[in-house]
Amino acid sequence: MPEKTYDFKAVELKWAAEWADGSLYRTEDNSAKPKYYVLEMLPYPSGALHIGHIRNYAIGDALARHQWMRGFNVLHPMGWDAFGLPAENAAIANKTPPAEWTRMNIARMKKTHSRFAFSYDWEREVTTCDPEYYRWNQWFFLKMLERGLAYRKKALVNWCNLCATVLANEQVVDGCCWRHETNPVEQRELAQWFLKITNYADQLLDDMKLLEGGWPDRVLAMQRNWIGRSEGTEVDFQVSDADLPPVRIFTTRIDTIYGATCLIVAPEHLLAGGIADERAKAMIDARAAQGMGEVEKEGYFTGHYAINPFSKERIPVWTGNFVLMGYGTGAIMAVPGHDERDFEFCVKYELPIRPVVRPVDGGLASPVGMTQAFCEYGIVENSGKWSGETSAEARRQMTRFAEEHGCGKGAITFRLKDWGISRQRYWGTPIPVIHCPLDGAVPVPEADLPVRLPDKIQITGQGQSPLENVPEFVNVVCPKCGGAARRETDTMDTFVDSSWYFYRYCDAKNSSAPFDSAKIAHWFPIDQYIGGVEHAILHLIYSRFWTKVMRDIGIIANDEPVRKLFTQGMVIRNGEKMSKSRGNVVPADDVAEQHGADTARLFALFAAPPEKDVDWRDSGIEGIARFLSRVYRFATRNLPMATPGDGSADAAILRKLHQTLRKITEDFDSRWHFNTSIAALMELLNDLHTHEANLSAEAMSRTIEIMTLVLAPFAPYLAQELWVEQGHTGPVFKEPWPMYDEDLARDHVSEVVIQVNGKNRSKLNVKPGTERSELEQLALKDQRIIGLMEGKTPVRVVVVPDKLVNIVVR
RNA sequence: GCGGAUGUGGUGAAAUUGGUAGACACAGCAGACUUAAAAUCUGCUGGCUCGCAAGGGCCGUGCCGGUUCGAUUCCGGCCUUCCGCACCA
Repeated sequence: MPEKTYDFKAVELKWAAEWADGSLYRTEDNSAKPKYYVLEMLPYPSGALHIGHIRNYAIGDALARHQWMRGFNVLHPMGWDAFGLPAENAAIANKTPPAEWTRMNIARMKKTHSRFAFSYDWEREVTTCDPEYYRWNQWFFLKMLERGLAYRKKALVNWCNLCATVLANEQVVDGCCWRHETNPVEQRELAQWFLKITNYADQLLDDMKLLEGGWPDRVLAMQRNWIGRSEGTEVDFQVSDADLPPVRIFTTRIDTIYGATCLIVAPEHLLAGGIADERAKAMIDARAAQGMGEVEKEGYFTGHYAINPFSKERIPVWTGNFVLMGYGTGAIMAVPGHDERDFEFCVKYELPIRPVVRPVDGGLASPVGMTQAFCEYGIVENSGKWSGETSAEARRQMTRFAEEHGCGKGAITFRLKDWGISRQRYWGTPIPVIHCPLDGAVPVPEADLPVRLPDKIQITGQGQSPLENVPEFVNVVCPKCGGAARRETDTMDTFVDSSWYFYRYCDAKNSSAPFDSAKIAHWFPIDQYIGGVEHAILHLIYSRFWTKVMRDIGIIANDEPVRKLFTQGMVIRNGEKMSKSRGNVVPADDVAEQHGADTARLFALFAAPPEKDVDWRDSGIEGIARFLSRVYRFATRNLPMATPGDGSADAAILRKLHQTLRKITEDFDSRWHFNTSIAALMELLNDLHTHEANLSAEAMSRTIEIMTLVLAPFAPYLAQELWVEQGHTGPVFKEPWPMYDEDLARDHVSEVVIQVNGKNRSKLNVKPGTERSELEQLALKDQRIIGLMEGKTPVRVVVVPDKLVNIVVR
C-alpha cells in the first residue's frame, strides 16, 4: 500500500467549508466550565492580513484551543478597528467612500481569517465604525462630560499638516507625526476636546502593582515613564518691582533653594510677556520650528526681580527657551551649582554660581570655581538654619516651612497630560455636542444618539473637517433653547474606539446599553491579552483609563481590564517593521496559497520564541511543510503487523511520548516557547521512524492518536484530518488534553558524565537514581579515568546523581 | 542622560533552581533510490589541531575580571545593537 501524500490544499479546503458556519467556536455565556478570556489586539482593516498578523493570531489561537482542551469555556473574539485616516486617504485616491473601502477590506481580511481557521466566535464581532458601536463612544463621552472628565479649551496642540489634523501627545514621535515619521508637527492654538486622564494619573500608576507579574516589566516601565510622576515643592517668589502676582515655581530639589541665583520662566509665561511680547514670540516660534529635541539654550533678562522666600535674596527673573510652559508651573528656580541645565544657562549668561550642597562622603568643602554641577544628594550648607541637614531631611523640613509660611506647598507633577481627542477628520465618531450661540456647548440628548456620520461627503484632505461642508449635519437646533445652532464637526481620536472594545465582545449585540454589567462581571478581567509592544503607551494606557472611568460610572466592577499581557515580537522584513506604508508586507494569503495555512502558522511559531522579533525569511518554511507531510504520511499508512517484539521499542516510544507531552504541557503553562514544543514533536516523529519496525500495533496507534491531539492547537487542519482518519468524529480541539504520566516519562538510563577538574573525560550509563557512593566508585574504576589520573589521589569528588561526577586532582 | 531589552555555529535557534554548550530545523556536503530530475530516505556538518584509521588534544556562548570542583547561567566593570522617555525642573 503506497503512502498517501499530504494534499494540504484539499484538506484545508474541505475543513474550511465544514467549519464555515462558525458554530464550532461559538461561546456560551453560561457554562459550568471555568471561563477563560483570551484576546489578540484587533487589527486595522488596511486591506490584507500579513504574516505579522498571523504570528499574533497563531499564538492566541494555540492558547485558545489548548484552553478548550483543558476544559475551559473560552471566549476568543475578533473585531475591526475600523475608523481612521487611511480610509480617507484611500477615498481620495480611489474615489471610494471610506465606509465602502473599509467594508471591502474587512470582507477580504475575514476571508483570510477563515482560511487560517482561527477559532473566533464571529457572533461577537465588533466593528468600531458601526453606529451601533460608536453610539456608545458618544454615550461615554456624555457621561464624562457630566462628570467634568471631558472639557473643551483653547490650547496649543500638535498639528500634522499631512494628516490635516490634531494629534495626541502620544501620537507624536520624535517631534514628528506617528504616521508621517519625517514630518515635524506644528503647534497650533485651537479649541479642542480633552479627556481628563490626568485625574487618574495616580491610580494608573498605583494600580500597576496589580499588573506586576502579569504584564511585561518593559511595558510597565514604559507606562511609568510616560506618566512621569515627580514629587517636589511649589514655591511662590514675590515679584519685587511690579504689581504682579508671585511667580510660582516647581522644584524637586527645594534643598538647593539657597543656591538659586535667578528664576527662569517659559517664554509663554506672563512675566516673559507672553505671546504678545515680540522676543518671547520669536523664541516660541524658533522652538516650534526646531522641533522637540535638545537645542542651544537661549534666554534674556525680563527686567523683573523676585524675592527668594527662604533667603530673602532679590534675584533676577529670566526667560529661557528650555523651560516648558506645559510642565510644572512653567517657571523654575535656577540652581546652577546643582543642576546641569541651570549650570549651562548661568555660565552662558554669566550669572553667579553658588554651591549649597556638598557630597556626603567626599568631605570636600564648597568647591570654589565649580566646573560642573553637583547633582547628587548630599549635605546642605550655606542654607541658613538648614545647613548641615541631609538633602532628604532638608526637603522635608523646607517644604513644611513653605507650607507654614504660606509661600509654597508639597506638590506632585505628572508628565502625563490630558488626552486631546478632537480630530478634524471625517472618518471617526462624531463628538455629540451642539454649539449654541446662547447656551454654548450643549450635549446631544442621550435619546438622540447615535449622532450618525453622514455618508454623502466630499473628502478633500485639506484643513478643516469635511463635515463642515455638510449643511444638513451642521445646521441643527439647540436642544436647550430650540434656536439655530451648529453641530460640532470634529470627530474622536480612533484610540477612543479601542479603549473599551473588548468589553463589547461580551455583549456585542446589546442595543440598549454598551453591555450588560453582569456579563462583564463574568468575563472580566481578560485572562490573556496578546499584541505588539508598540501599543504600550497608547492603547494600553487609554484603555486602563477608560476602565477606571467605567468603574466610577458604576457599570463595571474591575479596576483593570487585563490580567496578563503578552507582547509578541514584531515580524521584521529587511530590517524594518512590516507595514503597508513601507511596502514590505508578506501577505498571509500568499504564504497560505504556497505552503498551506497550517504550515504558515506553525512556521511563525517555530521561527523564534514568540516574544522575540523575527526577520521574515522563507528559508525554513520548507522544513515545516516537510514535517507536517511526514506526520501525515506516517500516521495514515497501514499499521504494522503485530510483530511481537521484546517490548523495548514500545517502552522507548511510550517514554518519548510522555516526555513530549510533558514538554508541551509545560510550554503552555509557562513561557509559550512553542518553538521548542514543535521541536519536541519533531523528535517524537523521528523516534517513531527509528522504532517503526519493532513497535506493536497498539503502541503505534496510541502514539499517533496522542500526537494528533497535541498537534491540534498548532495545526488544526492536519490534526482534524488525522483525527477523522483514525476513525473519530467531532472537533479534535474539543477533546480533552492528554495528561502525561511522570512514571512513564522517566528515563530508564542516566548518562553520567565523568569530569576531571571540570573537563569531560568519560561517560557512564547507569540506572536512574544510582547512589552517590556507587557513582563515585564507578567513576574511579573507569579505565580512561585511571589512565588520566596517573596514580594521583583525588582531592575531592563532586557527585551529582544522574548528571555527573567531577574528580578534582592537583 | 534615565529606564528596559539584547549579544551563543554559515542561518533561525536550544540549554530556567550553576552540572555533557549547540536540541530541533534551515543551508551545505556525501550516499541510497531513479534512465534522469523532483520527492523521499540515510549519514556528516562550531573552530583549530594530532592521527592511515579507530580515536584524541586545545579553544569556543560580546569583552575584562571575580565567586565556584564546575559559569551561556551568579557577581563587578566595560562594549554592541535595539526599544521607550528626555532641556520634565
